[in-house]
Amino acid sequence: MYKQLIPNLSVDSIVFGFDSVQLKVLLIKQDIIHKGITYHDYKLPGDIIRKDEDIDTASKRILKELTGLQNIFMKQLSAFGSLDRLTRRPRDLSWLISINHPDERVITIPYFSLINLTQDHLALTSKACWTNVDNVSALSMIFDHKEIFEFALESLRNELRTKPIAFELLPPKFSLSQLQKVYEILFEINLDKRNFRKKILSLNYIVPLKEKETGVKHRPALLYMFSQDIYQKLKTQNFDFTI
Amino acid sequence: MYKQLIPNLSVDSIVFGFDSVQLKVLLIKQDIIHKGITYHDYKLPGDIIRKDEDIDTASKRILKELTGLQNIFMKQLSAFGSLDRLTRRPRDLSWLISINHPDERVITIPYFSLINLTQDHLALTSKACWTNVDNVSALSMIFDHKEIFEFALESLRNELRTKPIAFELLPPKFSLSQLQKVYEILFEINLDKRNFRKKILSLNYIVPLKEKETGVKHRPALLYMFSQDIYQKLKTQNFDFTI
DNA sequence: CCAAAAGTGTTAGGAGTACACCCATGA
DNA sequence: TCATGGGTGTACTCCTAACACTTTTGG
Repeated sequence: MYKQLIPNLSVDSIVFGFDSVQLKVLLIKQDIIHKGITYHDYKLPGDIIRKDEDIDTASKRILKELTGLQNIFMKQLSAFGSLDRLTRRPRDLSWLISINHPDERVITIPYFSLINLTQDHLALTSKACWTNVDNVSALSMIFDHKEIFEFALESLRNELRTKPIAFELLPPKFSLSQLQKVYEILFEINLDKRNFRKKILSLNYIVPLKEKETGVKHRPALLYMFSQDIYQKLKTQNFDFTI
Repeated sequence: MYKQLIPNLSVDSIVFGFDSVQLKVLLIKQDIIHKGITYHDYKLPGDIIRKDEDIDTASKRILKELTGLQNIFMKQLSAFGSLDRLTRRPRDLSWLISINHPDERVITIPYFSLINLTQDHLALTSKACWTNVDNVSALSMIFDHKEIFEFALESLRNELRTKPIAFELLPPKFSLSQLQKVYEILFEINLDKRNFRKKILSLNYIVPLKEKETGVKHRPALLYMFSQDIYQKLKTQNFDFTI
């Protein structure tokens, strides 16, 4: 079984989904039986890496197997490799034995992904569920997966603060109010609508379309798109440090 | 020989050193004989990870073995794991065979480190050399090590722009002019002395000492230190996004 | 006293912030 | 016609950027 795998190396995905109201994360339910007691634990979707796939490919494969999603935003985070990460809790060890996991330590490489949840292409397996990120702290997770989740959430916020990726949480065509909501919800702040629009429009790489929202019972918003093209051209190092 | 190692996993170090004039990087000379011709190649210091050490420990061990340095700034970058990374050049393959490297692919985890080069604690091995980062592009490096180096340099600049780490390239007590030079040299810009000092002093976590430079033939500068303590206390999320 | 780098204030322009009302649509 | 969120402008404040001379030290 493990002949074509690298037994010491896995990838884990932290898939963040945004539904205009909450930030959610994709978790897998994992019941663990230990000393006769059943524990309802959660884990991140992940898998051991195959010998014949590179690590980005492995991460894409797992995400596709789980959600059917392809070609979505994905960023590698730094690896988690402490010696005892699989065996800190006795019940995790029981579970590893029950699935015949080889007695090897595993270093994992986490990837975070961003998707919009109001789109309809989510064919989840029965054990996968979307969980509000605010509720994760109350769950019990195997191994160091809660630590990895928290690191990923912090990394997501860092990226959001400095890179144009907020729209990866939105449909390809989005309104400025939707975009504002991403920042408001992820940073738990309120932003002034007029100032926000001024700032975004001054960037020039978020471009208005000739299209409006449909099916809303109020004045429909103009839709915008992110232009990678214009962004790359404008990224002329306006040096600025904020340490 | 490989019994206690994880054959598919290595760490590589990108050690940046600053001498007040240039940014340098620590490279290892590696001659490779291929089809009767000797090539003078370079590589990054690195090693396969042992089964009984976690990845941060591995990186620290290698750095200590090479430079005698301990307790210096170190940050993990994201892994490099394409399938063909060791075998893109025929001569790299020849070299792997000559050192009896097992026929396994290797995923590497890079770490970058920062040190000050005017200090004297550098007991380098004979094959290690400090190279001006501007000269690296002209060198030939094994595997994907040039790519890793460039990624590390870009990451260093990103970190410098957003985190208080510039003084990791300086002695513990430094003058504001030295600090300014770090930014000027790493970003290839000129900064206004008065504005720079105003900005740095307004941060409050770079604190003046009661000590001055010695042994200079001009007016001696007041020395400063970075206070991790004050920094942590002040880091009260002043939200600000610059995408 | 000369050379070299340290240290210091002010002003003008631009960016960020605070703030309130009319508009377009569906029900 | 009502409810809902979309869309807009201005004034004030604060931060940033530009700019030149005096001070301290060693030789």
